[in-house]
Amino acid sequence: MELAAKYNAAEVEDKWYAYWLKHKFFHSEPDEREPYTIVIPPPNVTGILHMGHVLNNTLNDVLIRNARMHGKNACWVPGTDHASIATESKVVAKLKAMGISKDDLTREEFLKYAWEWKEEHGGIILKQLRKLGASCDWDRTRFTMEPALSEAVINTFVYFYKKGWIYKGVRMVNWDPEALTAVSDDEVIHKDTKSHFYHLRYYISDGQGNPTDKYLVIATTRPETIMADAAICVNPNDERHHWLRGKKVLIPLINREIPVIEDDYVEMDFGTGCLKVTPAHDVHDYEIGLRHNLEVLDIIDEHGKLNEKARILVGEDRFVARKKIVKMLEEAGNLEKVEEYTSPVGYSERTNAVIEPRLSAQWFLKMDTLAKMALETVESGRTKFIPEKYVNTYRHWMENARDWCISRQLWWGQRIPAYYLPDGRYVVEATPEAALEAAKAICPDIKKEDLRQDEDVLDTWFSSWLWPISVFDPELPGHPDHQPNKDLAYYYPTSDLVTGPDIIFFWVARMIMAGEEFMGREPFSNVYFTGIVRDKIGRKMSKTLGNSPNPLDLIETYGADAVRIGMLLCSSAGNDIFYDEAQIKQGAAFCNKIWNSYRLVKGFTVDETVAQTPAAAAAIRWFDAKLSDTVAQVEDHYRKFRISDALMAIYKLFWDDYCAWYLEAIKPAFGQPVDKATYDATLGYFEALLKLIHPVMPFITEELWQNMEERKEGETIMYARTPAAKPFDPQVLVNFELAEEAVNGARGIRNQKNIAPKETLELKVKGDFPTEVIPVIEKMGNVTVEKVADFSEKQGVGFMVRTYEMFVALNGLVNVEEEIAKLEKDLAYQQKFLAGVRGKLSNERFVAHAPAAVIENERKKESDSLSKIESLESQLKALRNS
RNA sequence: GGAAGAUUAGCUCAGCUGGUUUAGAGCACCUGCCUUACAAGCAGGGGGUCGACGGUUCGAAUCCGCCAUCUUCCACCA
Repeated sequence: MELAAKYNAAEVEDKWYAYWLKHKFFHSEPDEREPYTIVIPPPNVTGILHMGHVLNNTLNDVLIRNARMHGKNACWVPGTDHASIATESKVVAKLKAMGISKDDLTREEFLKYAWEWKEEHGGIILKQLRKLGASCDWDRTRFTMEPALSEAVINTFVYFYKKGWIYKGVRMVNWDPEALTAVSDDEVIHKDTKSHFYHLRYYISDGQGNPTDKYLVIATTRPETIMADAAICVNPNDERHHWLRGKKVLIPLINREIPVIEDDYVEMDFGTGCLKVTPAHDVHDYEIGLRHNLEVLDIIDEHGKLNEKARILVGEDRFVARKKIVKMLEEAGNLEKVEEYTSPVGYSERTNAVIEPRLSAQWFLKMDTLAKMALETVESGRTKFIPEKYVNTYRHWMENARDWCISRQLWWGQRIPAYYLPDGRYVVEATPEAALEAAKAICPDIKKEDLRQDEDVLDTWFSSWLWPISVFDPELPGHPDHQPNKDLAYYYPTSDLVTGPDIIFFWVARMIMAGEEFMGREPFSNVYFTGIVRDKIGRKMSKTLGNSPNPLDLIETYGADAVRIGMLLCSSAGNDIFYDEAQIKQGAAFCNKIWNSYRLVKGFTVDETVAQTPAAAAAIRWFDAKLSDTVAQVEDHYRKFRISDALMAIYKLFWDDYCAWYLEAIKPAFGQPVDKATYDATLGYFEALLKLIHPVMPFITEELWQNMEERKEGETIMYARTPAAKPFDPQVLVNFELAEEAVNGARGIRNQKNIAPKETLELKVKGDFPTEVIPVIEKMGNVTVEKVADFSEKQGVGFMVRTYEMFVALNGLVNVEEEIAKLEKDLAYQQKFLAGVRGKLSNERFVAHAPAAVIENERKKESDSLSKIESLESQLKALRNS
């Protein structure tokens, strides 16, 4: 079959992916082999592939393919996450575009739309992963809201409730007025935001509710909340404000009377030292309110608009109200001054809306015991973090974990299985039937229709924390006494988890908690944290910046293998990734290099009667050792999750060692055949290289592996065993390196003197140079090599290969002055170096303290240096006499 | 404000418990080549007082202290 001069990725990738699917090569079933398991970090069901996914899933795929080729039963479970807030807000937006408001729909109607949306857009991202070559076991695809997994979530809720770890409480929560739900502390991003510091006068009341002419000044960034003020608070140690003790002041505009109280919370040197206390709209104020038994007056509704309790500006959005009230305060003479001010403001991670602290009833899961268990898992090393530094972050969070607010005021998600009796009491059961039974125990006459289920759904992480368990056995979570099914027993704990450090608490920590609670052990052995993908100049990839390329376009242009290489090349473990398209081009170039080396090998004609050349024999001996050497390094890199280092080692083995040295050394002259032994070895090495690189470049390797010989239907490189490192003689590597350096020396001279590559040079070597690699030097350098006791020619260029002196005679081509100058420079350097070494050796304390091996090495440096100096001097002498 | 990590060639990074490193790699750069596998290529080449300053040591990119800069995480003063 004729091979094109350039590798065309687009042509082969779809073909082989279809082939892999057809033969279910990605599918895994428990058997007697050692399992290797990865669960995918489930992307949002309605998500679209971005560069972060490309990085993460490339790494996952490399690990899983590598394990497969090591003979393990590799299983990569794919799936998607229902992503409550993200998905619901997308559905709401779509309905809005259709002219439908969520408020006009019943829960059932809304969910119908949501499921339609999910069917339409859900799993696009999984299709996209196929383009990347991901070898997921698609038969095991899971969705966090599929019936079985939802059941698992409900069961765990009931389990923890009955254990007494889930409780309902009124808390100040982070309210997202756009998504209309509470979000957890972790989903709030604090950003420094420019605002204003308004200094407001509160006049002292005369006791009858009338203002006197005395006043105090408070500083606030939120003047629209003054109507909810419950007190003015000063520090008890602040003498400036002692005159206020026992006084009452009037809230501007509405003239409501509130007391002045004292609390240590107030910082004396911040603002004016007077704090307006608004328990309903600030976390700290709420706590002060609790201590001083203050009234809680909630004047902002769920949409962030002022309600009728505010008395003024009713129905206005909080930010509009702020502008308006400032004007009103100014007109009323209460505005003393306005300062520019930058303060941290919380934003919703999902909607970017400014978070409104809001009091509401929420469900919480106690974290103390779970956090303690999960900390131990990592501290004991049963789960390892790579890089290790994340253990610190993890520990800090675990030691300070606050109870987890698990309720969300949404419809898309698992509905909380709490059922309210008409009198407000409630029962928690997995099904309405069980709930009715439980309710009857409290209230015998109760009927099914009297029960009302809680309106809220559970936080998405409350389902994804079960992922490593529930994808295999959804029956188990919530029923830790159940025997794990066959799959769970075999695949759990999973081997490695690859994810971003941004979800270490959301997801990783909580999976560990669930794993310990329900399985009694860690959910994975290693967590490899990738960096964040940034653009060339270090900015995060984002839609708004438009600096994020579409991975599918890149795959189309350069091929999936090139994209995978490009991502891995720049992803040293634990660092952020600076994405640069140049790296993908490098990947494409590598594909092409592999392709062309195959064209060369494939183009050889074999003649069984031809004898093997000595150069080929030497090259084979060397490459055999080199391959083993590199395989051992690659294994080590994989063990340490140094994927980019593993890739680079193979890259250099393929390009520099195999193509640039090995193939050139064994390559017959144009039109000549190659002997059988060399051909077989060459093809064998090529296959070994394909296998080595297959986890990183699955497509081109399958294409070429299939092309190498007639393969049977159903054969694949995917299940070939990766080459194993064999013991080798390190001297073989050293000898070949000597040859390489000799060739480089000769080539250097050629380059310098502008001698055509076709002109054969005479290279003389002094000393006992290893004979076996001499044919390689002759072939690669286009030289004849002669071992001599002394150089007879005067005119020429000498150079050193380690301790061997070499000389190329060049009558008439040498500029004596130049050569002398060059040699003198080398000589000066050597003399300085020698002086340094001798300085060390003559230092008694060095000789006394340093280990023998180090001293021995210094002595070797000394003698090597001496012989180099000697050589340089004799060359100089010869040149000067010429 | 607290914590963790980083700082090595133009860029991205190796360099693990101090001495086989006279500081390396890939890319980029410069010079010469369309040499019948490959110009997405081949051959050759230049480039770093290892962030600053102290200390420990016979010996420091490597260990310690301090400073500077950067990144991330946590907390957050109305």
